[in-house]
Amino acid sequence: MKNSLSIRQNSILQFIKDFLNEHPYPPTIRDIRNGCNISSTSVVDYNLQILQRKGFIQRQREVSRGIQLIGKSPSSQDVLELPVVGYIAAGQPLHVPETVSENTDPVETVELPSFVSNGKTNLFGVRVKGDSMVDVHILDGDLVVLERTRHAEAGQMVAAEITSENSITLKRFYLEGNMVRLQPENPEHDPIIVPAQDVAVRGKVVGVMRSV
Amino acid sequence: MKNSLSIRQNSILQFIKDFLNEHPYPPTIRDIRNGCNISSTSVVDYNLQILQRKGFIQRQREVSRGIQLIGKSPSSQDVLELPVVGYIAAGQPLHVPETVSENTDPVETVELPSFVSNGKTNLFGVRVKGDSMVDVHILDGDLVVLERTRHAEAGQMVAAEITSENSITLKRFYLEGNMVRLQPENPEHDPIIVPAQDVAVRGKVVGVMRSV
DNA sequence: ATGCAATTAGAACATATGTTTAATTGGTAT
DNA sequence: ATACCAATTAAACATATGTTCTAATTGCAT
Repeated sequence: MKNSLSIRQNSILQFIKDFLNEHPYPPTIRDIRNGCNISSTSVVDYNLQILQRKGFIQRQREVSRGIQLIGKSPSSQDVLELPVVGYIAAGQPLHVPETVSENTDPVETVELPSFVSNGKTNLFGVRVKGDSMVDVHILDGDLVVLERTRHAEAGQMVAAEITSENSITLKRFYLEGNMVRLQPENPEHDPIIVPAQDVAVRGKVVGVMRSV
Repeated sequence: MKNSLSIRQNSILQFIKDFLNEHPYPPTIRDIRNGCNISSTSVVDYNLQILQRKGFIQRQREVSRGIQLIGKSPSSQDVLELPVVGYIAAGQPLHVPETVSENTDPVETVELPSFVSNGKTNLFGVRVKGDSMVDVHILDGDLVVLERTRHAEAGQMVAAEITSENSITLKRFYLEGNMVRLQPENPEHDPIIVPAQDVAVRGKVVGVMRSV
C-alpha cells in the first residue's frame, strides 16, 4: 500500500513524463486533466498531493507549472551543455576559445551526462576526424570531451598543440627535462619529441562519446 | 546591428539561462522583470519579441512560462534518461528487463545526449566490466548504449546471449544458415560459432560513453 | 445493509501571468 | 526645430492556472 500507486496516479505520473519529453516546461493541472481524461482539476490536485507525499514529484505552491519529477535529473539542472568547438585531427589546426562567451553565435552543443563531466564545468568538446587516434580507442566521429587546462600530469591524454608546426593532436603527455614526449599507445607508432616551449597543452581528455 | 543584442537583451537572455539552471521550469515575464530590474512587463515582452525574431528563444503564445532557449537542448526535453541495467562481461549473466517499469525502484540512470540516442527511445545501457571488448574499442568501465531488439543485421555489434552457456557478450553478429557467428574484430581472436537457437539477441550497440 | 475512508465531481474563487494600449523619453536624421 | 524611430513606462485588461469548498460517489470492511 505504501509504495504502490493507483492506476490514476500511475497515469498522471506517466503523463507528466511524456509531457516533459514533448515540451520545454512542465504541464499545468488542466493539461494533466485533459491528458488523463479526468473530469475535474480538483481530482488532479488530490492525486498530485498523494504523488508528492509518496515522493514521486515535488510541487511549488502557487507557481504555474510548479511540478517536477524527482528521482531523476531535475530537468536541465544536472546536464551540462558542452560546446563543441570543432574538429581535431593530426595536422589540423583547432581553435579553442578561452572562455565560452554567452551570446556568441550558435556553436554546436551536446548534453553532457554528469557521469562524464564529474562536476567539472570548464569543459569543451571536439569531434575526431580521421583514424589517427584508433590506437587509444578513439575513433573517427567520436566526440572527445576535454577539460580546459594548460598543465598536464605525466601520462595524461591531452590535446597538445605543437606550435612550431601549427598542428594539434591527442596523445599521452610526458615532460622529460626540457623536452616533451607525446606518446601514442600503439607501440608501432613512434613518439613525438619536441622542445617544451614548442608545445602548448590545450586540454586534457575527460571523456569520449560515440554514436555508432 | 543584426546579430548584436542590446545590454538589456543580453541581460534577459542570461537571466533565462540562469533561471533554467535553478528551476525545473522557465521563468515568467514577471520573473524576468524582477530579475533584470526592469520596470514594466511590457518592456520584457518587447525585448522577448526581439530575442525571438533574432532566433535566440522560442515563445508559446498565451502559455505561462512558454519560453524556451533554442540552439541548446530545451531543458530536459531532449535528454533521455537512460536506465543502466547492469554490467556486461564475457561469461557474466546480464538481466535485461523487457520493459522499463515506470514506478520501479531506482536503477542508475544517466542523461543520454540526443546525438547518441538519435530519436530512439527503446534504449538501455550496460557498464562494461573487463577488457574483453578492447578489440572493438570498448574499454573497461565504458558505458555501452544498446537498442532493445531481438533481431540484428549482419555485421552489427550486438549484445548476444548464448543460452546454452548462460553467458552474454558484445560481438559482431552474422547469421549463416542455422548457425550464428559472433565475430570479434581482432583477427587474433577466434569467432564464436553456435547454433542459432542457442543465441538470443538482446540489443544492438548504438553508442559508447567513456569517462577517463 | 451500514458506516467510514478514499475518491470523484462540479463549481466558484483567487491569483499568477500573458497581452495590449496609450503616453513618454531619448536619440538621430532631415 | 521638426519628424521619426527605438526604447521605455505605467496601467489596465484578458486569460491561464492554482486553490478551495461542498456534495456526490465509490470502494471496502464490518
